[in-house]
Amino acid sequence: MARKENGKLIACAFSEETQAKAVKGVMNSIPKGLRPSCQAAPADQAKFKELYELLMGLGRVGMNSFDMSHVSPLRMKVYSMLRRIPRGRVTTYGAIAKKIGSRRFARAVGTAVGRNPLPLIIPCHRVVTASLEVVNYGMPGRKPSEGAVVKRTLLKREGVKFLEGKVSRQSLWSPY
DNA sequence: CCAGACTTACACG
DNA sequence: CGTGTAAGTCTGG
Repeated sequence: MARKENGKLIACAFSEETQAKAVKGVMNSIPKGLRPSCQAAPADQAKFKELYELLMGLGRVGMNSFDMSHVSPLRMKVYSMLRRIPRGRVTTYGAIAKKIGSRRFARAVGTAVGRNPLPLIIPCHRVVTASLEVVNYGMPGRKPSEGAVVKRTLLKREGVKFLEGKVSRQSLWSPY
């Protein structure tokens, strides 16, 4: 976890390595001079507990203690959409794209999802391809297949049903 | 300005 | 079904 001087969290990740990358990405997106002094805060028990519960497929965390003022408009829309996906359901990159403008944004949505600064809190794992397959989960330093395993595990813990390696249609959720 | 990205759709064998 | 590829958008460098 990394937070600004105002105490709000701007990024978190599964490992030190991926966190460094996430923080760097966030910082770079903020104009020089406006960049907050931010520091790693691994010892925050309360936040740790929240994250742990999310990892176990439980709980839900409000956005109050997070700062996303640096996020671009389109990505903000994407992230808002992600937060509306109910636990135990998933949606597709294309569906989100369509909802926030055009199916053509699909790829941009993929990028946005992949650069999610707050994994778990913003449930980017609840997005799959149009063919309902769990292909990728950004875990730098790991093989894509390993990330995908984690993603599937998370989804199963949340109650998403799988059929032949694909998400079953009953677990699909459509943005409205 | 250009390359890359957690896509999609469609063609072909 | 697997492979290949063009299309097309946002972002970061």
